[in-house]
Amino acid sequence: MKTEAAAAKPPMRDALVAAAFQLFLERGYEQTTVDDIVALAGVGRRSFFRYFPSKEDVVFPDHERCLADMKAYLVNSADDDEPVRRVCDAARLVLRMYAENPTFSVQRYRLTKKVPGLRAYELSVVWRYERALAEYLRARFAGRRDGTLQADVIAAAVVAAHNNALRSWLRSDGQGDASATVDHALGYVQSAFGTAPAPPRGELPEDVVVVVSRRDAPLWRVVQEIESALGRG
Amino acid sequence: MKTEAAAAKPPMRDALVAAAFQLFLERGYEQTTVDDIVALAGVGRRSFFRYFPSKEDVVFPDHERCLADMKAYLVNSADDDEPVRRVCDAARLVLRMYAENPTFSVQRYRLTKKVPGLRAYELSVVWRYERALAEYLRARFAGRRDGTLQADVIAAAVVAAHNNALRSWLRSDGQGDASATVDHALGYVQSAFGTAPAPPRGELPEDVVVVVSRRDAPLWRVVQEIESALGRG
DNA sequence: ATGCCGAGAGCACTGAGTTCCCTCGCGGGC
DNA sequence: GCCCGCGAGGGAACTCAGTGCTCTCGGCAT
Repeated sequence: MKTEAAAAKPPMRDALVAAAFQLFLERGYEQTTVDDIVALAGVGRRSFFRYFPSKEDVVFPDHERCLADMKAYLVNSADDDEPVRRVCDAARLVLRMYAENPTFSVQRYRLTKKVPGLRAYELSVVWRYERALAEYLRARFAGRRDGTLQADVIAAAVVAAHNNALRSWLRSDGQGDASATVDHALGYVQSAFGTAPAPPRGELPEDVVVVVSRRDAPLWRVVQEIESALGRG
Repeated sequence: MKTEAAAAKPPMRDALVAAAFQLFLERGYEQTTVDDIVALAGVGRRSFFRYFPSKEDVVFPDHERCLADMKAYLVNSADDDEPVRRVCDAARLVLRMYAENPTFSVQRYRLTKKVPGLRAYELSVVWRYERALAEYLRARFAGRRDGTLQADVIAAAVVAAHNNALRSWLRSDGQGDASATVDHALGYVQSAFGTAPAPPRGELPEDVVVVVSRRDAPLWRVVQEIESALGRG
C-alpha cells in the first residue's frame, strides 16, 4: 500500500487528468513533464502511457468517446432524413460534450490557444470528426455527380461553423447560450447547402417560385432573397 | 574537408531534403532517424535543425515560402475585387506549387497517407493557409452581419474543395489536368458562396431575372440554376 | 596581421515514448 | 490450504527528437 496512492475507486485516469490540469494551469503545459504529473498523481510513469498514448491526449480525455458517439449516431441514421441536417445534428453532439463541463472546456480552450503543440493536436482531433461527417455524406451522396467533393466541402463547412460558434462561446467564459450560437452558425451552412425543413406555407404556388433580383447583386444576397421567398429562412 | 561533404553549392538544405526522401522511401519515415539523414548527407546533426525546426518539416520544405506568397497575394488585393474569387485564386497558388514538382508531390502524398504523424503535421500546415484566407475574408466582411462566421466557413470550404481536387490529382500520380480539377472544385464553392464574374450577356433584361425551381430541391441546385439563368456559370 | 563573424561540427542534456521485467493482489482449480 | 495464472501497476533502461553550448574554420574588413 502506497499510503494514499490508489485512493480513487473510479479510476486513476481521472486522477491523472486532474493532476495534469492542475500543473498545466499553474505552471504551463510545456513546463510540466509527464514525471511531474505522475508524481502528483502518485502513480508510476508507465501507467500514464497506459491511459494516454501521448502527453497531448490528457488534454482531450473525452474526445475518443465523443467521436465514437458521433459515428454511432451517423450509422443509426434513417435513409430518408436530410443528410446535411443530419451532420449538423452530429456536430451538435460535440458541442454538447463541451457544454457539459463549461469550466473544464474554458480552461482547455485557454491552454490550446497558448500552446502551439496543443493547437496542432486539436487539429488532428477535429480532423477525425470532419472525416466522420465526410464519410457519412460521401455514402449518402454516392450517386451524385461531384458527390465526394460536395461531401468534403459540406463537412468542412459544418465543422468550421461549429468551431466558430464554439470558440465564440468559449471566449465568453461559457456565459451565453452555446446551443443558440451553434444553431445560428449551422443554420448559415444549411442555408448554403441543405434543403431546409420547408414548413409548407400554403399560399405559395406549389413547385414554382419567382425571384426578382438586381443582376449585379452578390450571389449570397440572391440566395438570401430566394430563401425568404421560399419561406426557408 | 570531409572528402565529399560540402559539394553542393546551392545549399545543403536541398541535400538534406534529398537524403531524407531517399531514406524515407526505401525504409519508411519512422524507421529513419535524423542521424541517418545527416549521415547520408554528410553533415552534422545540429545543421539539420538549423534548416528544419523538426523532422516533419523536411517533408514540407516549400510550404513556408508558399504561405508567405499567399499572404502577400492577399495583401495586394484591390479593394473592389470579389473576396471569394480572390481566396479561390489564392488557393490556386498552393496547387501551382504542387504542380511544379509532380513526382515530388506524389511521393510526399504517399508518405503522408501512410504515416499518421505526417498527416497530423500536414493538418497544421493546411490550417495556416486556411487561417490566412479566413483573416483576409474577415477583414473584407468586416461590416457584415455574421462576417467572421461567413469568413471562417468560406475559407474552410475553399480549402476543402482545393484539397479534394488536389488529392484526386495526386492519387492519379500527377496525370491529368490539376488546374482543371481544382477550377471545377472551386467553382462549386463559388456557386454556393460567391458572386461570379458576371459576363454581361446583353439579351437578358437588365436588373431582373426569373427563376423556376422545384420547391424541395436542394438549395445548391437552386443556386446552380440561378447561376446559369444569370449567365454566370 | 589581427580581430570579428557566420556557418557548421561536436557534445551533452532534457524529456517523450517504448520495451522488458518485476511485484502484488485476486480468484479459481486441485 | 496451496498453487497457478492473470491482469493491473511499478520501475529501470533504452531510443530518439530537439536544444544549448562551445569550438573551429574560412572569409573579410580595418
